[in-house]
Parts: sequence; structure tokens; C-alpha cells
Amino acid sequence: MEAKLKSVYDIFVERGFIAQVTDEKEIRDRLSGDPVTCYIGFDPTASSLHVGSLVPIMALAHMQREGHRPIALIGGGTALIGDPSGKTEMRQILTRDQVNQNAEALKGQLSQYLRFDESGAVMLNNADWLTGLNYIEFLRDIGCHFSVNRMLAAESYRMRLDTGLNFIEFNYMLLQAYDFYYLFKHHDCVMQMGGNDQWGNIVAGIDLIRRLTGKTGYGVTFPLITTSLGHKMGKTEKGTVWLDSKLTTPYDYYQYWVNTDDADVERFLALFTFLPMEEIRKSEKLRDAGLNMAKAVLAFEATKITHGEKEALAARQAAVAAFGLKPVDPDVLPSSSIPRVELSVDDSAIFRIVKPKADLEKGIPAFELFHEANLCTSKGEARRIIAQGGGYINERQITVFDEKIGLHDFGGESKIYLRKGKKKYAILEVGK
RNA sequence: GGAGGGGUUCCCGAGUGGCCAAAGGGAGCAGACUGUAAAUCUGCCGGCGCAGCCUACGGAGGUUCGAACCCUCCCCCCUCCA
Repeated sequence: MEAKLKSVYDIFVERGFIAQVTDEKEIRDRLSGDPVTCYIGFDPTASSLHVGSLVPIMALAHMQREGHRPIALIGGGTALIGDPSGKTEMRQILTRDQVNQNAEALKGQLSQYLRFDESGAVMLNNADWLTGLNYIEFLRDIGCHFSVNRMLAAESYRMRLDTGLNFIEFNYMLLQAYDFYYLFKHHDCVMQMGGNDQWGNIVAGIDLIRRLTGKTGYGVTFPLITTSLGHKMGKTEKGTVWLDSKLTTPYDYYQYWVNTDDADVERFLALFTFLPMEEIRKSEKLRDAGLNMAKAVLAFEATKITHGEKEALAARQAAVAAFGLKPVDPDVLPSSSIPRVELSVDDSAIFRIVKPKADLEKGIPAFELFHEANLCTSKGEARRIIAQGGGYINERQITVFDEKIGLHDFGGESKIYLRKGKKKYAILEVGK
């Protein structure tokens, strides 16, 4: 088969997906030819993936778009053990039930990004082959190929040597290596990708394949993505930014991306959207309000990928309702389907609470409303926030924590905006 | 199994009978400044209609007017020895 002009490897490189590779030339060649099967593991340690898993997910999606065959491997077996890589402490051991439940949830989630069908992506669960392993056989067949000396030299284990590493975790590398070997043998999978903290495990798998079959596997790792401030991706005051819309609403998800640091916009557009690189590079010179347009596009596209176009539109409209209309110029990231000429204002994506009319006639203390509207995690916090001037009813700043909010604040409308700080909104509606 | 060290609020880390809801730092939140950015300065940063009360310093008991701090037992982690 003739080589494509641009292999998915080149796409990875130009979009910033590559941290380390085992054999750059070979990998580029393979990826520009016939379809290649590659896999990435996802740990079912929670009922949802979060923004931190987005880079591997996007990588698999790129693979599929370029005609390769991605395997999403749910670590239903390995999650029973816990990967010590990149952690300073032992992971909490989950029960088998929890892991199974989580694995099911992740399956549904990954289907949002990958097409799983005959010719498409494959989803597997390593519980299917790991949980039935016979210990003695495994030690004889697989364990004998691992040098403890070398494992101890691996960065991921070395950093755990002083804080503590127990045997169950020490085994993790063998199981992951075995996964790769298993997939190599049964699914023709020649490449494993993963976060850079997986490098040691990936290389271990390649070694195992070579020892057992004499053949070569390939490995690619992604950089650990942090914001330019050095923070991990996907943390906000409300905690983790989940991909599950029940855990993080599409509106909050959109807001997370709109609040990207200036310095990260271009990098994130490359990693977390499918927009063409030529357009992304042009956005580099945007500043101030112009740069905010690029952030809106980033937020819109990222929300679209995770929650679908409809939710992305709703989130966008809600943002317009809350923050005002700031149209995105047609020549900013033109491939994006974000509406350029807006668009009806619709704030239905914003979290809202409804209060009976009778209660509102009497008035409800502001701090209670702020608490109920999830703007503040406790009534105490709500008191402080308001007392410090961080509470607003529509555009009016309130300063008395227990000011009674009532019908007179609605000005004839059926709803008002509750706002904490500059950018956290909730809506209060009059009920019956 | 033996000897020693340790488990403190989201994280790191001080405290070692009352002055401790617990120093300091980080993270986070709010105000000012802005562009729903960063930086900077200021304030806040367990819960509760909060001058008070409740819950918290690995777990369970105990001593004491009073315990994160002392005693007993248990769990977990680290270091050295076996």
C-alpha cells in the first residue's frame, strides 16, 4: 500500500501528543501504511473518566480517523491491583463489584469518542484474561522474563521505594506487560500508547513480546498535560471535571474550557479538538478579546466532542445569556461549527432552582439560596462570600448575608440570576 | 519476629495537657485591577441563623476539671536487624 502523505504519527507530532517513542522512524512508517492495531488502557477506578484521560482518548480517535484500529482496553483486571506509576501512595483497593460497574460505565463513555463496530474500534476488558490466570503458571511462563533489578531501577518504582511499595503493586508491570503480549498474540496489536508515566510498563511489554515471540512491538507515550501554571488538568473548585454529564454538566464543562489560560489555548486546541492545525496556528497571534474568541471555540469544540453538538450549543447559548454576546469572528478557527451570527439566547443549561411563589412573597435569605443553588458548598461559605461582596442578584451586589430575596427582586420577570463572584451563575425561578 | 520512627484539617507540614478549629506554605474562593486570562495587592478558607454550640488531629477505650498532646489495646506506614 502506498504511504499516505501524512501519517497519523505526523498528526500526533504536530498536535503535541508525543512525549517518547520507542522507534520513531519505524513507527512513522508503520502508521503511514496498512492499518495498525494499537491499544491504550483505561483504569475503571471511578465511574467516569475525566479531563485527564482526554489525551489518550483523542489519540485513539485520531488513530481511528486515520484508518487504524484502536483498542480501548478497560483495566478491569489490573484495577483490582492498582498501578503504582505516578503515585506516591498506594491506591485504594476497589472491590470487584465496583470495578465491574465502573468498567461498564467507561464502555458507554468511550463510545462517545470511538466507533465500536465490525470494522472499527475494539473494546476489551483485561479481566477476561487476567482473573483466570494460574499463579504458578504465570510465574513460570511470564515472571521468569522479568529482572527485579531492572524493575527496581524504573522511575515509577524507584520513587515508591522510600514511601513504600507492596508486592501487589510491584506486580503491576508484569500484568500490563502480559496484556500487551496477549493483545499482540490474539488481536494483532503491535503498539501500546499511554501517558508518559506508563513508559516503563510499555517497554516491559515490548520486552516480553520480544522474548516470547522474537517480534517487535512499539510504544508511544503522551506528555503529562498540565496547564501553564503547572496544575494538573481537570481540577476546579468543584473538584474533578468529569466527562459524565451527570457529574459535570455540559455547561460547567464548557466553562472549564473557556477559562483556559491564555498560554494554553493553542496547545489545547491542538490536543482537544480536531480543528486543522493551519487554523490553530493562525490563532496564535490573537490577543485579548480575540483570544477569548479562540477560547470560546475551544470550549465549544471540546464540549461538542464529549457531549455532542446539541449540548455544546446549549452551553454556548447559556454562556451568551450569562456573559453577554461576544461574537466569534468568521475568520477565527473557521472550521469550527460554533455559531458566528448568534443565535437565540437560552440559559436553560445553567443550573436552576425553583421556589414557590408563596415563599418568595415572604422572601428567602440570600445565603440559603446561594447554598441551594450549588454556588456555595455550605451555608457558612455562602455567608462569608456574600459578606465579602461576592454575591449578586442579577447585577446588584448584595452585602447582607441574610437579605431576603423575594418577588420584588424579580422586576416582573419569572427568574433572576444568582451570581457568585464574576462567573458562577445559577438561576432562581418563581414556581407556583 | 526484634529495635526505632511515624499516621494532624484538600495537600505538604508545625504543634506534644488549657492561650488549638490547630502555625507556616501550597491549592482553592472572594474583592480591587482586567479580557469569563495571567500577574499583583487585600480578605476568607470544618459545620450550624454563628458573641454560642457541634464535629475533628489513624481506631477503640482510659487518666484528668480539661487531651491532637499522657496511659492501654488495636490497625496502617517507614527505617534498621532477623
